[in-house]
Amino acid sequence: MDTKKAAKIFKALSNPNRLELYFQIAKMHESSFPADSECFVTDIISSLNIGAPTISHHIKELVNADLVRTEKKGKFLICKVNEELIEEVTKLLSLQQQ
Amino acid sequence: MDTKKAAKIFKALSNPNRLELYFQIAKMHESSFPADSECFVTDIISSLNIGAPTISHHIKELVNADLVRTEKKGKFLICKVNEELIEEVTKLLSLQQQ
DNA sequence: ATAACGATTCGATAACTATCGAATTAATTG
DNA sequence: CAATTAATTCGATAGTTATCGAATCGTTAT
Repeated sequence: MDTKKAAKIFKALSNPNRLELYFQIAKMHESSFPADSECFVTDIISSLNIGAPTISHHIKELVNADLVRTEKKGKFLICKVNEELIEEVTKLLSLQQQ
Repeated sequence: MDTKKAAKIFKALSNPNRLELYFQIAKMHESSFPADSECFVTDIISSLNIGAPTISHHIKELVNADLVRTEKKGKFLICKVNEELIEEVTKLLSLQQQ
């Protein structure tokens, strides 16, 4: 991964609300029951103290950085984290070299 | 580490030039010879395509996020990465939960 | 002492961003 | 079909930031 792409990923995680959003998506994604493992945005909105338009904006940023993948299910939106990418980033950071 | 602090760290790494700067500090820091392990800012300036004032600004940001520690040596500035902090961050990311 | 050099500070500017409310779209339910 | 609900889009705004050139400060070398 080149520096520019890495910087883009960090930028996507650089806002407290967006990072919290990412963590919640990651947490739901790891639920033990498959039926519960789908992360709907609605559930997140109520727990964060920001409006729906802002959530929508943040999700777009996470998707744009490829940290999150989304899928439409009826009128709901399902979010999943891209685990491979976060693994790449952590490797980059722990090696501390390009 | 709480979400707010983590976001601050990611913000510090979110600019391509600043991230590159951080990587160079990390790289020099890992040099095998102790005599060579001191990272002077001057060396970095020439390799990055930005002016000295901007470098100074970026270093301040890295220090402010506690990612980098500095030390004055005569008219030079020595930079070292805070390895413990980056370890904390990578753990946070790989666990994917607060 | 004076020149040169590394680094910082300052002021300005252009670009970007987080957030909001209002309006809109699309899907579901009654 | 009408009403409700989830999500998005739009326009606006206030705040932040990356970068620059010029000026300045401190240290070293001549």
